[in-house]
Amino acid sequence: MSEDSHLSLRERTRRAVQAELVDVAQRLFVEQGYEATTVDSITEAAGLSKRSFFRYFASKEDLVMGKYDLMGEQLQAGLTARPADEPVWTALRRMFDDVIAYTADTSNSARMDEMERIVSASPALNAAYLQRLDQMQSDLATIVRDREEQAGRPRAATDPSPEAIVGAAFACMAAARRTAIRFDDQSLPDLVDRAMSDLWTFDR
Amino acid sequence: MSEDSHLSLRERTRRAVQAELVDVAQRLFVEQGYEATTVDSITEAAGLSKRSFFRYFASKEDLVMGKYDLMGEQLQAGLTARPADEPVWTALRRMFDDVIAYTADTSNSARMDEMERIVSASPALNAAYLQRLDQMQSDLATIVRDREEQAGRPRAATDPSPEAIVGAAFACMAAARRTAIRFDDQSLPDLVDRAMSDLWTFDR
DNA sequence: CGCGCAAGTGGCACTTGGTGTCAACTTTGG
DNA sequence: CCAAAGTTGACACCAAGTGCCACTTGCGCG
Repeated sequence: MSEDSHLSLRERTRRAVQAELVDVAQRLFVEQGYEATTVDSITEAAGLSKRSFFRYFASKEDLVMGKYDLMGEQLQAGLTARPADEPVWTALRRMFDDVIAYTADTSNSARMDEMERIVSASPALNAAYLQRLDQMQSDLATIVRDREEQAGRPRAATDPSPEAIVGAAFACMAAARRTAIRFDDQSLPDLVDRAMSDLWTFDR
Repeated sequence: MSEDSHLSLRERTRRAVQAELVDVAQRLFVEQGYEATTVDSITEAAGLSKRSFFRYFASKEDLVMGKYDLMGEQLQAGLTARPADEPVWTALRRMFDDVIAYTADTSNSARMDEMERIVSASPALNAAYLQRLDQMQSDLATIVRDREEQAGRPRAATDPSPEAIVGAAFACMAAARRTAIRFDDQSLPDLVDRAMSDLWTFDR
């Protein structure tokens, strides 16, 4: 996958340890749940001190949330890559393609599903997840603002619309994701399409 | 305001203590910030033991979030009260009227603003707040589903649209709120109107 | 090659949020 | 007035983090 042979030994071992910590922790979380798994038990299973654990992850939560930070960057890149003259709603829909494809990839999907179940089972993790989503939306809203200006429709700083449309897109995505989890015969891309197009059919 | 003379002495003193704890804590939070204020310092200032504090609030977070739970119930009541034949988007907009009016009330607004600043200054509180919002949306989505069925437009259980439209409305509200905080010459109701009507003017 | 520095590590004490327990006390209902 | 039920403080305890310090290890440099 990603080439890291050019990194120093220090950096490589650091990443390896980090990855293994995630691995070990995830296994324990699945076995006994997130809250019930202490940092001590993780460090014991991984063979390093608690003190060092907190040098790899700012918090126990952070160990789980790391992946979602990457997703945020991926979304930003995805939206920025869309052509400037594309309608905003379409661009937002296409922005989700990469992350949907990633979760559909059979090599990641099992692990991802596991993590997702862990997150939704723990209120603390869920809250942290929502916080990341909120941050992503805020970042994406400024990109939308730029796009609108580029397209000759400048938005005043006091215009809440860019944040609103991004939030609406995320609401569709979230609704689709929840439905995909509850009914596993439904395909996520179809549900996203459905949510994002049906939104405009509601009476006003 | 609310009559509580019919409650037992126990219940009345309980509420009084609870209210004073919120009061004392809020003062300390403003002075030194949320994280920097320990539960010990709150209990010391209020004159009761730490153990008792946790009999009044499940957590330090809970002390702050209590108000928002009430807001959730208010929103549910507000939406349920809207006529069944009213367009969904309009009903969602009107649902917000009560809570907007409450925050605009000069007797509450100062304290509310203070709390809001405390919440947005603390990542932990912010995450907890987002979690409540998420829960509210989930509850409201089922109400929307019922409304749609009542109006002769039954939605399949696999249709993500009700959650999506509620999420979109909340996104508008959130965008408006953020804008109202950043530019205090803008009125919240106007911003909500703007966000909720401009949403449909985006290209697709 | 080897030297010195920066980075990484473990151990330990400490703080803070939160829980379990229990004995003493207060409210309430009969 | 009395017994049951609820409330309280004190104390011990647990888990997540942090600060500190001595020690080791990878890395650049002469």
